[in-house]
Amino acid sequence: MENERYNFKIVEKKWQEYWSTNKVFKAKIDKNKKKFYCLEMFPYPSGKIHMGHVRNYTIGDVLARYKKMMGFNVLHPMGWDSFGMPAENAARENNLDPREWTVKNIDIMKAQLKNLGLSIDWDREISTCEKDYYKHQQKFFLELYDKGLVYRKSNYVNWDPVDQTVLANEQVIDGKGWRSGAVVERKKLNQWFFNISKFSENLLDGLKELDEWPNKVKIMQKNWIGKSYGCEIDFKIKGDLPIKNIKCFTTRPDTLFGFSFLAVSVDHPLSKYYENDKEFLKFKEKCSKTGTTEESIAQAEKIGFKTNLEAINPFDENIKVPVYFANFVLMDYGFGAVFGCPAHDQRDFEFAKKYNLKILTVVKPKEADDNFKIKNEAYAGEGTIINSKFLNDLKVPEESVQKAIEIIEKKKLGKKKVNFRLKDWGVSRQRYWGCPIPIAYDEKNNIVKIPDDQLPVILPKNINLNNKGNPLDNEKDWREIKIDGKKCLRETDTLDTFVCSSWYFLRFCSPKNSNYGFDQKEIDYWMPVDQYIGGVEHAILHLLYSRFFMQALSYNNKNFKIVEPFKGLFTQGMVCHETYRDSNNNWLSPEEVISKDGKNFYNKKNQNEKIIVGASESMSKSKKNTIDPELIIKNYGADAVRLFILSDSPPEKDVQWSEQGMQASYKFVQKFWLLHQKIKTKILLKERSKENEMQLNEFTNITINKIQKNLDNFHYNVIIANLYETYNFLIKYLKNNKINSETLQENYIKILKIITPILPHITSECIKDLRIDNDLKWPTLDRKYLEKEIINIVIQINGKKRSIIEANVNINEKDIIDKSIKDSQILKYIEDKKIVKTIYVKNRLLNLIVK
RNA sequence: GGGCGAAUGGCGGAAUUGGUAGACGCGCACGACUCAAAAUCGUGUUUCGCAAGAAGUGAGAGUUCGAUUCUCUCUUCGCCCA
Repeated sequence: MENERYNFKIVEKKWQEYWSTNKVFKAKIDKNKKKFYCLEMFPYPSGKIHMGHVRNYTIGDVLARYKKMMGFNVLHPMGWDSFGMPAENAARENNLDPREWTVKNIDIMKAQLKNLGLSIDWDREISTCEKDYYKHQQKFFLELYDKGLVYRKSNYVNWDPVDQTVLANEQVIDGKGWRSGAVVERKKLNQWFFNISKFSENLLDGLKELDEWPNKVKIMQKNWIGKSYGCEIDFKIKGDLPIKNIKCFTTRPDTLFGFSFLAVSVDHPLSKYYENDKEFLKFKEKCSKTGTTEESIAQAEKIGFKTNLEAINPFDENIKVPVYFANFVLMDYGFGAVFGCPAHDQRDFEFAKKYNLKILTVVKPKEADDNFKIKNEAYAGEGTIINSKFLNDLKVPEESVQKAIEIIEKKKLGKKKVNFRLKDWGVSRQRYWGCPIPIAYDEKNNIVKIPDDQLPVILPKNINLNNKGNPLDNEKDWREIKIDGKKCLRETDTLDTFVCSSWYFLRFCSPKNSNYGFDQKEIDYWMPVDQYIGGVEHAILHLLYSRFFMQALSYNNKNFKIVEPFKGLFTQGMVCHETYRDSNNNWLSPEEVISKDGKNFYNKKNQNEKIIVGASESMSKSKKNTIDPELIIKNYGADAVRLFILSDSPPEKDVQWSEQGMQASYKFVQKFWLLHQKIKTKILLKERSKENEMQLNEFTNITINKIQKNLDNFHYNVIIANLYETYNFLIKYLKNNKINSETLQENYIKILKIITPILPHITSECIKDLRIDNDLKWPTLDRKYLEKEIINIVIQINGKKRSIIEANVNINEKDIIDKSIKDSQILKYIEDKKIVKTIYVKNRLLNLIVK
C-alpha cells in the first residue's frame, strides 16, 4: 500500500508503550560502560506543560538518545519541583489542599511529557513535596547545622505588608510586591540562613574549571559573587560620645582626599546612642520604607541624619568631616559604614548636594587639565589623581588604589581587604507549602534540633489557608511537641524551594534510597551531571545554590568528592509568539484572532474589529500569546512537534512559534512515510544494479559525519536542514537511478538510525517495517567514502571567484595552474596580463594574482 | 551608567582553523493535476541588468592574495547588573 497515510496517533502510542513496558531507558550502574548523565531542569507542576518545556525536553531527549546510541550508559531522569507558592495560592482560591492540586497537575503533566516520546527512566521519578524526598532535605539541613553552615539571625527583609510575607529580592518590582502591589517595607525578622558566603572564594574559583559552561553564565555568577579589592580604614572619631573609631570598607581609598562626610547605617552599633532621640527614630522609620535591594537603594532619594560627631581624615588629621546616618548604607555590606567622596561616587554626590557638603575633585579624566572640577555628576572613570598631595599623578585605578592601600597599611590606619558582594542565603519562607525546617524552640526560646527518631517533620493536613501570614502559625496542635520530655514549639517557617532543587540531581542517582539523600556508590558512578539543560533565567540563583550545596556537603566530609554538580551547561532560548490586542487594549490569544493574508488580523468574534499586532515576545499567560502543546501534539504528533521546535532557530536562541512552520514539519513527517514506502518497495524488488552505488554510499557517510558533528555541537537546527537535504537526495536518487536493493537497504537503515534521536517514533516504525531489529546503535562512519576522487576546485582571479574546475583529489599546484589557464572562463582574465603570484589551498581553491 | 552578546534575501536561519556567501525551511511567483479550490508534484526566487556583467553579510576604516569570520571606530537591538 504505497499511498497509505502515516497515522501518528497509532504509531506514536505503540512505541511509547513499547519503550515503557520494555523499560528501554532504564538506567543501571554498569562499570564496563562510560556513563552519561543528561538532565533537564525539572518542571514546576503548574497544571500543563508549556512550549518552553517542549523545547527544553526535546533538546535533552535528542542528546540522551544520541549518547545512548553512541554506547554510553545514559541516565535521563525526570521529576517535579513541587513545593511553592502557586500551589498554596491555587489551593486557597479553589478551597483545595495544595497537595491535591499538585498531585493532580503532576498526573496531567506526566502524561503530556510521555506523549512527547521522551527517553526518560520514569522509575526514577521524584517529587520534592513528598516526604520521601523532603525528609532527606531535613537531614541535610541538620547536617549543615552541625557543620556550622546554617544559622539563625535577625535580619532585614523585604516585607509585604498586605500578603504578610517576606519577599525575595527578585519578587520586589519597582519597590512593590509582585503580587499585592503594596509598597515593600524593610522589617527585621528572625531568619534561617545558609552560609553561602563562606564559599565565595571557592565558588568563584570553581568557575574557572567549568569549560563546558556558557561564558555569559560564568560572568553573571562572577559579578554576582562580586569580589572586590580594597581596604578597611579605621576612622578616628571626635565628639561627645564614648565612641573613638568607626571602621569602613572601601574600594576607593585613593580618593580619601575627596572625603567630605562619613555615613553609617541606621543599624550601626552607633545607633544605640540615639535610641531615645525622637528625631532619629523618625528618621529610622523613614529609612524602613526603602527596600533592601541595591536597585531600590540606588533609586531612592538619599536621606541622612546628622550626628554631632566628626570623623578625621587619616591622610590629613586637620580635616574633619561630619558623620551622618544615611539610608543608602547597609549594615550587611562591609562594616555598615562608608566614607563619602561626592566627587567620585554618584550616591555620595546626590547626598552631598542635598546636605550642602563639600565636593572635592581628586580624579581627573585623562583628557582634562589639572583645574578639572566636578559639576553635575560624579566622575567614577579612569584618569589621574589630583589635589591629593602624595597621591598626585597616580593613574586611576591601576596605580592609585594599590598605592593608597600601601600608605594606609604603613601608617597603621587600616589594612588591605577583599570583600564579596555575595550575601548569605536566607532560606526562611513564611509559607505552608514548603519543606518544614526541622527545628523547634524550647520555653526559653533556645534552638532545639528535631531528633532523628522524630523525623521527618511532616506538614499538617487540612489547614486553614485563609488567614493572613503563615498558615502554620495557627496550627497549635502541630506546633506543640515534646523533645526529651521538654515542651517545645516547632519552627513554622518552611524552606525556600530553591533548597529542594539544590540537590535533586543527587537524588535521581538513587531515588529510592531510604536512609539518606543519596547512595554514595551511585553518585560516585553517575555524578556529575554531564549535560544540564535549562533556561538562562536560572543562571545565578539555582545554578549557584546547587554549586553551594555540593560545597556544603563536601565540607568536612572526605567521602563526598563532587565539587561541581554540572560539568556541562546548556541554556536554551525561549519560545516566542506575536502578541495581539483588541481595540480596548485587552490581550487576545492566537485562537481568538483570525487573518486571511498573514498581515492584517481581526477579532474572530467580531470580524470587523482590527487587531493590533504587537512584537513577538516570550510566551506568557499574562499576554495570552501561548500555544498549548497538548493541542499541537494532538493535531500533528510528537515527532512533528519535536521537528518543528528544533528546526527554526539554534537552540540557544529564542525561537518564533509559527503555525506554518509547524504544518511544514507535519507535512515532512507524512512525506517521509511516503518515501519510506517507495524505498521499501525498491528494497523488496531485489535489484542488482551496481550503477551509482558509490554516490549513495558517499552521501550516507557524508551525512552521518555532518549530523554527528552537529549533534556534538548542539547545532540541532542544522540537523533538521541535513534531514531535509537527505530527503531531497533520496527522492531524486530513487527517481534517477537503477538501484541495488542491498546497498539501498544498508544505507537507508543507517540514515533512519541517525535521525532516530529527533524523530524516534516514525524511525522506529520504519525500521520495524523493514523487519530489522533496532539495536539502537549509531552507525559507524566509513571514512573512505568521505574522500572523493574527483573534486571541485575554485579558481579565483585577484581573490574573486571566476571559475570552478574539476580535478583529481590532491592535485599539485603546478598541475592545477596548468589546468586553470586553459579554462575558458579564466582565459579572458589572463589574456594580455601577467600572473605575478599564485596561492593554492590544497583541494579547495587556487587564487591567481594578475597584473 | 557598567558587563556580555547579536546584526547575513520578503522572513527564520546556513557557512571547518580566514578560502565557492545565501545550505535548509517558510513565504512568494509560474506551471502540472482539477469543472474549481484545497492538498500534492515540478520550476524559479539576494539586488541591479534583456544580457554579458556588476554590487552585496548594520555603517566606516584596517590587516590579508582573499574577511560574514580577525582588529579599531560608530549605529541599532537584546540580555544581565545597576
